[in-house]
Amino acid sequence: MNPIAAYIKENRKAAGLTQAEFAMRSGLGLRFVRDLEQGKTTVRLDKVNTALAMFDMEAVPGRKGASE
Amino acid sequence: MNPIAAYIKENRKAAGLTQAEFAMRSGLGLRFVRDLEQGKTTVRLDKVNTALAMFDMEAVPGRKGASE
DNA sequence: GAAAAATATACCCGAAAGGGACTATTTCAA
DNA sequence: TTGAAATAGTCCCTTTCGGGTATATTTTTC
Repeated sequence: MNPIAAYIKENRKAAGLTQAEFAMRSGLGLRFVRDLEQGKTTVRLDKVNTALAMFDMEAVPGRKGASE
Repeated sequence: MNPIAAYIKENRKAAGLTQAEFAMRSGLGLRFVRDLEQGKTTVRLDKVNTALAMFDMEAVPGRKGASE
C-alpha cells in the first residue's frame, strides 16, 4: 500500500466518514476515492491533492520507504 | 510552483542533467518531464513517482504549505 | 552580440483515467 | 446468525493525459 492511499484511508475512517461521504464532501467521485484507497497507481495528482486537502495535506517528495 | 515540481527541477539541475537526459534515464517522455516541472497538476501519480524515484524519493502526504 | 543549447508552446492522435450505475462481496452490529 | 451498511468489482461512455513532432522563446556560452 502506498503512503498516500494508506493516509487517506486511515484518516477518513478516523474522521468517521464513509467513502461515499468523503467523496461527496471532497467533490471527488466515489469510484475515484475507492481506486485511490486501494492503491491505484495511475490516479491523477490533482485529484490526489484534492483528497489530501481534506486534511490540510498535499503530496510532497519524501524519502522512499521512510516510516513504513 | 508545487513542491514536487520544484523538487524535480532543482535536483535534476543539481545532478547536471537536462530535461532530455533526465527523461531518457528515467524512461519518461520529454514532454512529461517538462509538464511536470512546469507544475502541471493533472499528471499521473505513477509517472510522478517514477521521476521522484530517480532521487530515491516518492510522493507522500505532507502538511500543506510547510517549507515554502 | 551572435550562435547554440535548453526550455517552453502548439497540434494531433491513441490509450486510458474518471465517473455513473449496477451487482457482488465483505464488514459489523444487534 | 442475519440483515443492513460499507466496500469492492464490472461495464460503458466521455474526457483528457501522454507523447511524438515541429516551432517559438528563453537561457547560456563563447
